[in-house]
Amino acid sequence: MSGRDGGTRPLAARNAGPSTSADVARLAGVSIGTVSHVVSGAKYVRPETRRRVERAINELQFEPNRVAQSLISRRTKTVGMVVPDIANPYFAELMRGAEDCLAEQDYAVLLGSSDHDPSKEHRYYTNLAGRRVDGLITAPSAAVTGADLSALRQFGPVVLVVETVAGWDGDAILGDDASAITQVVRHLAELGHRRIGMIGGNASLSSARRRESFFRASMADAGLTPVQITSGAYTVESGRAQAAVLLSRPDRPTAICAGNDLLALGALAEADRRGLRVPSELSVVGCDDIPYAELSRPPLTTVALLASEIGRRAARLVLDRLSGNDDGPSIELVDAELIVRGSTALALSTEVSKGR
Amino acid sequence: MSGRDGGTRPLAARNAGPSTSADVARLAGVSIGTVSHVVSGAKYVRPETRRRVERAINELQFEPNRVAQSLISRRTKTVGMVVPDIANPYFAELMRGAEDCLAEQDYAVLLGSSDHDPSKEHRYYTNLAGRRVDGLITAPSAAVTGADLSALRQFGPVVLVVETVAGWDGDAILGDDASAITQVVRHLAELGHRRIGMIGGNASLSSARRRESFFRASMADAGLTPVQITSGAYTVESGRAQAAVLLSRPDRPTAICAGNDLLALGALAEADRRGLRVPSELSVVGCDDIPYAELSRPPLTTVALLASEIGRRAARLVLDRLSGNDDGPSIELVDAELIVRGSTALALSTEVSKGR
DNA sequence: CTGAAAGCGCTAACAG
DNA sequence: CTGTTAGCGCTTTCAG
Repeated sequence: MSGRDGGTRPLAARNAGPSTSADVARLAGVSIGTVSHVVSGAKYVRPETRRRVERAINELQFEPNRVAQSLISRRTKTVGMVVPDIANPYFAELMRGAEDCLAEQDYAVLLGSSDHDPSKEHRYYTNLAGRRVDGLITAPSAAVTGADLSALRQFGPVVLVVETVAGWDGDAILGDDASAITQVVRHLAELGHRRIGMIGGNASLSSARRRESFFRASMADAGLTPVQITSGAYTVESGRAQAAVLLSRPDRPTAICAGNDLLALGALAEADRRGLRVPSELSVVGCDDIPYAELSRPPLTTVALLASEIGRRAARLVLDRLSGNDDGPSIELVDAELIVRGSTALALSTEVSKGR
Repeated sequence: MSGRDGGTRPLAARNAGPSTSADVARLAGVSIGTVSHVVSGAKYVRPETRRRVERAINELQFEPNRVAQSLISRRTKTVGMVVPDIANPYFAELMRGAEDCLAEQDYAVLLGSSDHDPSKEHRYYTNLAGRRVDGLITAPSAAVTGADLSALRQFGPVVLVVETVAGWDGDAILGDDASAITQVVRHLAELGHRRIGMIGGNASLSSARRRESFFRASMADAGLTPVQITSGAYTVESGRAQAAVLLSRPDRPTAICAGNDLLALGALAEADRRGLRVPSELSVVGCDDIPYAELSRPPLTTVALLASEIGRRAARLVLDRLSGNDDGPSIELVDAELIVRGSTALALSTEVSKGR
């Protein structure tokens, strides 16, 4: 590979990969230190010398080796991100938000998908530590402890996103699950729904646990008793399966509150399969507002917990820590906003529904 | 930031970030060379010495600095990936496929979203070159030339995915657009459609141009004349807009062939807005088979051009080049497979349609 | 203004 | 078996 140089490189350096500042110095007839000066844009370099060096740089296609620079500066200008699955639209959006913010400051992002596999997750963490990323943004799975994560802090700031773990006393940017679920339940209650069920994510995830407990709480506040609460994975398929159990009950719920949009999309599909009309016969509401939520038929009513915003804020926080601001741990909640679309509607009165 | 060490580190090194092999050597009472030996698992180290070193390593939470290792080995075990948008489900899947394959070999991936912005794209390329990624996988936008990309090859293998550019004579893994579009047109023709239109992506993208020209060709083969061919961006919104122009024609098409699934999803939405029933009054078919294609109502008929497979193959190819295999440029096409779902159906006979 | 020299943290020969 | 000694490519004082 490489070494396609057309003879411009000094003989001794032929076929030795990208050119170095020594190559440039030699070609320009200056010292290596001077090359460094012009590259870093120092002021005190005689214009003519600078010109010579610049010409050599172009000729050799010289691109300063950032790994060497990093070794000296002890900063890689890189942040690691590990999430359950980068192909999950929620996390893809989150990474995008972070990337945009990071790229502006010349930071690059190293990604990793953990698949909720503890050993994989751990491997990524230590790998990233070895690579000396300047910071880490992660949506940890339950199998990781606060202590594990804290150990990583010696390498740089770490901020959790979306999920927390027991014992973590550092930074985190989370969705405001309490507000989200409360709004959902209120919306459903206002539409007259009384028989409401919930389908959720795996209880090993903090967000799933939070959403479930806030569901219980706001149902109680509304004087309602959940028909049934099930849980599984945060996937369409699981949503389908969980919806199937709720919809098979004799006292079938008139509304389903899903732990996230993927689950809700699955519920929509299951309702369709059973010939149940949404929203006239069944209301379903999701959580997160992924881009595909508005594309479903009917468009999904959901509550936005903007992933890109979480990513952006996490990135900003890391950058902030990196520039020395260390005003204690910060837990930020990203606002939840109910988005009423077409998958929710007035409930048929309880009597009527019962009679059918 | 860092330095939360509890006094275990040698005095001189306090608050100096992660520990080094020198720290370990000092604590274990051996030389730095020996530390290196035990870390790299060399055989000839006296068991007792090894034990002492290992203890020190644990005590200091020592994690070998890979940037230093990279400086020596001239390999970063990192590959860069730049795609238009990592939040686009197609590219998210593609990256996931590549990541899985790369992670297995201890390679990490550095991502970048170009947004089809040439300057942003270029910035990523030179940035990645500076970081000395071992290889590059990219879906280039039109503004990049084969020469630009070739210049990068001095830094390591580069393989294009999904898109090509003029003048590129290296490796590429592309979807088999010819087969894909041909299958789509045949499918539509077999269903009796005669008035078929196409909505496509931006003509600056090679895939969009290819898909359009294969569309023209296979229509001709079927003895058909396209009603109209429009183009825009590969987005849902553009799909909506383009479908609007096709559906406003007096000789409204009975079927729309979309350049990708996002476009098709937009067409579905537009049809819905106009009260046009799919598939009875309009058939729509996409391309790519993103995960959400089967979630639309009706589920989208499309032709799979598996993104994860493209990513995986691209990764494998990079790895292959990296291990020295250099058997000329390889252009691989990933198979296209028609997936008939619910958005296509028999066309009403031309006469009938005309009469309505 | 420009050159020389000392490392950053680690590996890779070589000596002992 | 283990210690010593050069560097990898670049930045950074510190002299000329």
